[in-house]
Amino acid sequence: MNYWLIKSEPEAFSIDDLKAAPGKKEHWDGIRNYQARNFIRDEMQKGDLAFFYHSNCATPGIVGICEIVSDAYPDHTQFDSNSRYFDAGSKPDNPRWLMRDIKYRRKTRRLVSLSELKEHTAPLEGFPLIRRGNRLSIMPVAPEHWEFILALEKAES
DNA sequence: GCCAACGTTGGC
DNA sequence: GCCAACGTTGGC
Repeated sequence: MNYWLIKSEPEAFSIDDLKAAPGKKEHWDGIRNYQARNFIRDEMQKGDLAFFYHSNCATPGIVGICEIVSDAYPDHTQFDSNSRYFDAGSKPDNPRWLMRDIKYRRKTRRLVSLSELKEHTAPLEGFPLIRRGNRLSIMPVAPEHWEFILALEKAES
């Protein structure tokens, strides 16, 4: 059982989109970064929980929690020449990019913003999200960091 | 295999 | 919209 944080641009796919999806479930496609791919392929497990993070928006931060509900399988958009995620170098018999399905669990009681998380550098030491220049779209969350952020959510902002 | 150029991410 | 940080590409 591992914890994760996954980023999504709300204009492309928000926590509300996930909640509104059939079965509150959606495949999480478009990952085109090898480090992120390796997390998906090697370290994620069905049943893992993830913070759903809104990036590239007015107030970036954690907005919800979802569950990983599938094994890794090929991301079909890599073979679709009309997709912005098309990868001509990836072959169907050896797909380069993988994805998993995620399921809505709940929204957090409030937006736990990046700026708020950055106020807690000591308890969140080592958390990649608050490291300078971090661009990973998926990252592991240490159990103690997961618990700390849940406690932060319950506290008043 | 080095590294400059380029493209992308994502906070601000 | 700007730009710092970082990953990838491709010439050599």
